Amino acid sequence: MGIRVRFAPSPTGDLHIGSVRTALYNFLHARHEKGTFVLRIEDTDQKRNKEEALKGIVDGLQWCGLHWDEGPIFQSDRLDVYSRYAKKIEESGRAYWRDDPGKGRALVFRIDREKIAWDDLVHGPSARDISLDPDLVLVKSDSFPTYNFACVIDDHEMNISHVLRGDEHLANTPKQISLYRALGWEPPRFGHMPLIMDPDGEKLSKRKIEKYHGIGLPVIVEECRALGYLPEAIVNFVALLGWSPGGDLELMTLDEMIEKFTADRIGTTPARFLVDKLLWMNGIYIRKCPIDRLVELTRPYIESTYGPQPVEKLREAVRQQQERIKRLDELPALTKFAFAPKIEYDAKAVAKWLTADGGRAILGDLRAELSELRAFDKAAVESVLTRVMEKHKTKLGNVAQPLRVAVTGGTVSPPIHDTLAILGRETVLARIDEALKL
RNA sequence: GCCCCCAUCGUCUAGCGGUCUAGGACACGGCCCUCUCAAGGCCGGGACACGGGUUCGAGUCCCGUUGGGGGCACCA
Repeated sequence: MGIRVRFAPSPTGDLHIGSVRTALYNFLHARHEKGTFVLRIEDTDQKRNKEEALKGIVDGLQWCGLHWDEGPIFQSDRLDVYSRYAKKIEESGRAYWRDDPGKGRALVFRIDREKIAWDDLVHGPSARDISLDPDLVLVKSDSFPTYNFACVIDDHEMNISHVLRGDEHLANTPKQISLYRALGWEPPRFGHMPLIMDPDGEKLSKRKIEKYHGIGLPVIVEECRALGYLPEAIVNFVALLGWSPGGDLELMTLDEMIEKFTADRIGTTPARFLVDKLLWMNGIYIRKCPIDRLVELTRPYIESTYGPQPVEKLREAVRQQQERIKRLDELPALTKFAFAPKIEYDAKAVAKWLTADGGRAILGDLRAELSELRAFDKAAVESVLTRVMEKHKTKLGNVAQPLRVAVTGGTVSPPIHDTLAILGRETVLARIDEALKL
């Protein structure tokens, strides 16, 4: 029988990068072992649950390609199960009711007063003495189970064999093991992985989202998507934050990660999440992306800025920019010359390439030759550039740049023949005329 | 305060006692390519926190110090 693992988020907020990694490692572990990946929603905090959060989690996981085999199972649907076990533990004498003047009556578990040991999948042999720890609340005064209670019941009932979770749970584990013992159950194997840190070296925090935003650090999956990161880049990058297949291998598909993943290769050192390498990796995946898919992915960015576009033109624009962008949201700015009806001329560019050093003369010659071209294609355009270049006894750059400035307004664009091709003869000539008047 | 975790280039990491004058990637600098910007190629600077052990031999094992992080809820 295969192993069973779970990802068990609480629907209290957005799916962030740390959760993605937890989900990913559990997913990889399940797939590597040909086991089952369960999605369980830990919605036992009535006050903090948020309606939209669930959708964000579900959509985010699917966008990342982390598909689950069972679930989502909601703990709020299983309250009768928890109360049955609560009664059982109470009857066994291991739990007692405690009154709190403010909060009300809660069922409390007498933890083992001893040192609890377990073999951690990441840290190896581990132990912690909980004899001085406070007892564990199982049932809150609103009659909902606590995390530590519901988690143990569910992991057992769902036959979860391996639990990979963050180091923040390290203190819970011995108490949970104590609960397993009281119920006469075999605990699953636990593995605790180090937290993901922000650039300041602190745990990623919802409270610092504004700050992260300022430095271009996407911590929410939805934000990653909006900024134009590809899921394969996010997943690949996040996988490497705390795990390595060994050796020099870094760029991996999900399938390759599944093949290579073992929990004992999860590191013990907290990793900082800096955006540089993610950006680079996203560029890699953008360049790898088949053009048809890339067109569909980028269409919203362009059309929300410039309105509906013919697919051929869209495709050509994307083709031209594919190796130049690191994020899809860079596209509108880079393709402005192609899609905006009106361009603005950059004063510095005009001064350098048009006003000075006979740029106008060159541009005039180009205009004359281009207007007489029968076929406005790459070969024809290049022959024009060459002729003008030779006539003026200069370098190609001194011909291409004035032309580039004239038709795009600036000094940066795809290769000049591509730039002209996407604009078409009419626009090119009109813009040259406009530039000649500057 | 108490408990716990962690410690290799700026960052992500490889390294599981000798093959380490410590490898790769990102970032950075230089060069090449070149009509601009990218992409790509080549080269370069850059790390085993510190102190004790153990051992013939330590980045690798043990202890301590320092530093960083996490946890101490009727949150998960």
